[in-house]
Order: sequence, then structure tokens, then C-alpha cells
Amino acid sequence: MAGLKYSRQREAIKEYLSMTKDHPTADMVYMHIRQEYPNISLGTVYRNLNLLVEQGDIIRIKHKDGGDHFDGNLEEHYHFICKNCNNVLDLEMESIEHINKIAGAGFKGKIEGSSTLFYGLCPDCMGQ
Amino acid sequence: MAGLKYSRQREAIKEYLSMTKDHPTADMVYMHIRQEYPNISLGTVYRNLNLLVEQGDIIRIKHKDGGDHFDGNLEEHYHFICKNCNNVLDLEMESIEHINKIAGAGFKGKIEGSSTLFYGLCPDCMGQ
DNA sequence: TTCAATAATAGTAATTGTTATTATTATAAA
DNA sequence: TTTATAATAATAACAATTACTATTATTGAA
Repeated sequence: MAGLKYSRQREAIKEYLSMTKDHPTADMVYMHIRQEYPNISLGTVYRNLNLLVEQGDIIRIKHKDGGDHFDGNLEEHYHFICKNCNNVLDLEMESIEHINKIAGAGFKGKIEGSSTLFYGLCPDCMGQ
Repeated sequence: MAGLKYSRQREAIKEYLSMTKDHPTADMVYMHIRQEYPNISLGTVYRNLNLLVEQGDIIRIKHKDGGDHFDGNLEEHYHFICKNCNNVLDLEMESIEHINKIAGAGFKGKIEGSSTLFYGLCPDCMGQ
């Protein structure tokens, strides 16, 4: 695999993200992995998160405030950010991949994909 | 207007963004406004960009790399980011607002809106 | 198995994008 | 005008992320 060596740390990060239903930030990943590898470096976490995103093993979610969030769920799904509590939730909804065709119609370039974020109030914050 | 005073700098920023077809970053806005107001502060640019976004006078585009971009075009439209040159382009396409209804079906919270970014190769980068 | 080549690491410093602070200036309204 | 206060320029502070470097871990071959 062209200059990529195994590392326990990277594996632990990937494992964690594939298990949790949260959408942790780099710092939250760092905090968690430290339980297993107490002297892992925050830089290592960032480097591997970027690597894993590049490889398509995890997804990066750009959040309005603060840093990026990460998701190890590779199945097609969509995210919702609550305007009140700022939590990131998964949405159970049918695919909207057809919007890529809509965008591509009449566009001289090539649409390879898209990312959509939904905003509003989450169930918990609805009831005040 | 409830504690908001006029300022030339803010007006210049708003004016610039409503005129240009680019989607400049805070720094690019800063560089441009400095031609008219040579000693405007970068902090002033950031503060006013945030104010204008809050008021709905401009739109914030979260870009993959580097900082946010801004757009003074208030008509409903969509953005495309080229994977190669990283430029932000406007897409001429029909509305996809219906995706909010799709997302809302079966969701216990409230979908108030969404933002979609399209990715791929722009016309210029297509021909290598 | 060693062993060499090199990717990955921990620890730390540096960078970047952005926000906060503060003394001064501009605006608005009486 | 005068007064109240929002906005400013300049700068310091901040948070998220990346770069640097000497050391360690992994891999593939002798």
C-alpha cells in the first residue's frame, strides 16, 4: 500500500469513529484515544484524521462553530446541526443524490459530489 | 435600528460584496477595502462580516481549506468548489429547496434550512 | 532472525484564521 | 453643541491546526 505503514494509533482512531454514534471533534477523539494510549499526541490525531479522510475511511463535517467533526459511518446519510445545542445528529431520510444531476445540468464542469448540512431545532431543544 | 449605527467601512464591505462575482475570504475583502480605506483594520472587516451575515445581508460559505468565503448575492443560488483550483463558482440550477421537506419527513425536530456545496472540476480545470 | 529503510510517533514550536481588548473617533439624536 | 454610545484602529490573545525534529515502530529483505 504505497508508503503507508500500519499504526496502532491510527487503527484505534478508525475503530473509535466506526463505533461511536457521536460526531466527535479532533479534540474529542484525542481525549478518547488517550484512555488507551495515554501519551498519544494531538498532532498524531490530526494527522491520522486527515489521512483517514483522504482515504475515504471517515467523513469530515464542517461545523459552524469550533472545529471540524468526524464520522466513521460510511453509509450514505445526512447530518443535522441544532441551532440551539449545536449537536450533530444523523438524519434518517431517503437519498437526495439526485441533486447532483440537477446541479450538473447546464454546468460545463463536472459535479463529482456534494455535501449538505441541515439546520434547525433538534427534538430535545424543541420542547424548550 | 436598535443600536446599530452607520459606518462607511461596513457600507463599503457590503457594497463590495454585492458587486463582485468572486466569493472572497475575509482577508481578500480586507485587501480590497484597504484601497479605499487604507487604514481599515482586519478586525473591523471580521466584525462587520459577522454582523452582515447575522443581518442576512451576506452569505457565509464554509470552504474546505482555509477560511470562510463571503457572498453578497442574496438570490437563491448554489455554490460549487473546484477540487483542483479551489475556486468558488455560482451554479445556475433550479431550486433544490424540496430536500428540506425530504429531511423533515420522519424527523422529530424542526428543519429550518440547509446548505449544500457541490464539488468537482470546474470548466477551466476540465481541460487539464 | 537481524538489519536497513523509512513511515509514524511524541513533544513541542509555529502558523493561521478569528475574536477580544482598549483607548480614540464617528454617528445620531436631543 | 452636547451627550451617549456604536464603531473604529491597533494590537494582544485565542483556538484549531500544521510543521518540525529527534526517536520509535513497522516492514520487507538478507
